[in-house]
Amino acid sequence: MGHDETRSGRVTAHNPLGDDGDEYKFCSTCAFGAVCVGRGVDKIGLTELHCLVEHAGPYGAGESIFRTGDRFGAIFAVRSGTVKTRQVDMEGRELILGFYLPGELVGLNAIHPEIYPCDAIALDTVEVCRFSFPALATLAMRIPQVQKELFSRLSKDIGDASVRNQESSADERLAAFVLNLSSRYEARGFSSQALHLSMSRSDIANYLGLASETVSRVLRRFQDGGLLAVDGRELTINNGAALKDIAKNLLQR
Amino acid sequence: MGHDETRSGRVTAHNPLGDDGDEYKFCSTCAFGAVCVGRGVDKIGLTELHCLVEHAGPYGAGESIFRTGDRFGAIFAVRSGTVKTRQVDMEGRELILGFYLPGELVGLNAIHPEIYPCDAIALDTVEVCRFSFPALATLAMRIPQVQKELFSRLSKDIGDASVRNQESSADERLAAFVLNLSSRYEARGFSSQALHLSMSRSDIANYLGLASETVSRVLRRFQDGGLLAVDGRELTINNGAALKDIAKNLLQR
DNA sequence: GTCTTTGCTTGATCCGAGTCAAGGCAACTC
DNA sequence: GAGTTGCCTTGACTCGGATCAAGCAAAGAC
Repeated sequence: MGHDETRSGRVTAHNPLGDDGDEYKFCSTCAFGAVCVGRGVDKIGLTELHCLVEHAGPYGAGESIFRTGDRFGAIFAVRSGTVKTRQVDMEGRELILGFYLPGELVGLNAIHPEIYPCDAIALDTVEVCRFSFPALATLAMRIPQVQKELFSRLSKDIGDASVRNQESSADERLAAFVLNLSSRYEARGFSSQALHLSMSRSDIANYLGLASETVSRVLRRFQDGGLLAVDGRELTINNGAALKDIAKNLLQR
Repeated sequence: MGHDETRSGRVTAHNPLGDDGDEYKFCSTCAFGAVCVGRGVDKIGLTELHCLVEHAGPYGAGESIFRTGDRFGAIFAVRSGTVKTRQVDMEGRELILGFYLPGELVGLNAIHPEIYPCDAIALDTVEVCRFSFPALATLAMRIPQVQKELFSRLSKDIGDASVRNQESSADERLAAFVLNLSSRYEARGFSSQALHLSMSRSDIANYLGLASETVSRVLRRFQDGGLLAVDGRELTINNGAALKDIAKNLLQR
C-alpha cells in the first residue's frame, strides 16, 4: 500500500477526479453522467467522460459559478440546487435568461462568443460538474454519442429559447412556466405536483417579462380558481389540465 | 480528357456535386463554403464538405424549403434570397421565429427534436445549399474546424434567441430589428445603409411581438424624426447612432 | 424585546400598444 | 376603363399589465 498510496496521492493532487473507481460511482448519480449512461455511451467512453469532469461547489445562494466576460472554458451540469443566468444592462437592470435545475447544462451559450455572455448565479446551495469544453470537444471527435448529445443539447436550447418569444398574456406565461418547471422536475425524478420555487417572485417576473406584482396577482387568481396552491415558495399543482389549457399556445412540443 | 470525362460523368450522375473542380468554384461563392474557407478548414476538408452539399432551389416566394414535422435530415445555408421560419399554432396563428439572409443557416433547431419544428418559407426567390446532417456530423468527427463551426453556430443561435426575450418597447424592438438586419447585410457585403425588407410589415410585427399597425406607426415616427427613410419595402438608415441609442438595451453584444 | 431589511401581496392609477375600422395605393385581371 | 386583391397607413377607442404606493409577515440585527 505504501508506494502505491504515495503515487496515487500525487496524481490525485493534480487531478482529484482521476480515480476511476470512485469517480464512476460518483458520476453515476450525476445528471450528465446519467444522460450518457442512458443514451448508450459505452463504458470506456463514460470513463473518459468522468476523467474530464471536475466537481465544483458547493456555492452559496448568490455566489456565481461564472461571470459575464470570463473566458469560456467549460460547461456546467447542475448537480444539486438551482442556478439562474442573467445579464445586466448598462442601466444596471437585470435580465434573467434562464433557470437550471439538477441535470441541466449551463454555459452552452458561451461557446460562440468564447466568453460567458451572462452571469450564472446559485439561487440556493449548488453543486455542479464542470466539463472542460476543449476536452469535451476532443472526446466528441472520438465518441459519436458524445458529439450527438452535445449537438442535441445545443439544438434543444435554441428551440426552448424561441418558445419564450411569442407575445402572450401574463396568465399564459405563468401557466406555461409552472408546467415547464413541473415537467423538468418530473424528468429528474422529483414530484411533478409539489414543487419548490427556488427563485423570487421578481426573478420569475423578470424571466417572464412581467412585473412581480403581476406574478403575485396571477398566482393568486390561479389559486382562487383551484388550479394550484401557493404557500410562499411552495407550489402545488391541483389542476394541471386547466393550466395546460391556459398555456396551450406556449407549451413546448 | 476522354475517359476522364466519362468517369467523372458517371459519378456526377449519381452525385451531381461530385465534380470537385466545378464544385470548388461553385461553393467558393456559397456562404457556408465561404465561412469554412475563411476560418481555415484545409482544402481537403473543404473538398469533402463540398461533396456532401446539394444545391437546391430556386424556390418561389411562399414555397417551403421544409415543413413542420418533416423528418430532420439536413441543414440549409441560404445562398440567395430570404427565408423565414414559422410555427403555426392550434388556432392557426402564425409565429415567426426568424429571418435568414444569404450566408445564414436554417434548421439548426431541428437537430434535437429530429423533426423540423417549424416551416421554412421563401420570402422571395431563394436558393439554398443543403447539408446532409448525418454526413456533416461524420465529417465533424474528422475535421475539428467543422465541428467547431457547428458548435459555434448552434451556440450563437441560443444567444440570439435569448436577446429577443426581454420586455421592451415597440421603438426599441424596431430600432434593434433594423440595426440587426443592417449589420447582417453588411457582414455579407451588402450595403448597411440602404436595405430591402423582403418581409411584409405583418411578418415584422409578428416576429417582434407587435401589431402591424404599430410597425407602421413606429417606422413613420422614425422617419419623421429623420432616423431613417422608408419607401415601401426599401429602407434607408440616416441616423444609425440615434437608432443605436434607442435600441441599446437590445443590441447583440 | 424593538428595529430593519427583504420579499410578497393588494389596491389605485395610468399608459403603451392592441384592436377595430376606414381609407389609400399599387399591381393585376378582365 | 373599372374592379379586385393585397399590403400598408392612419385614426379612435380599449384594455392588460406596468407603475406607484401602502401594508404585511418572516428573518435577522442589536
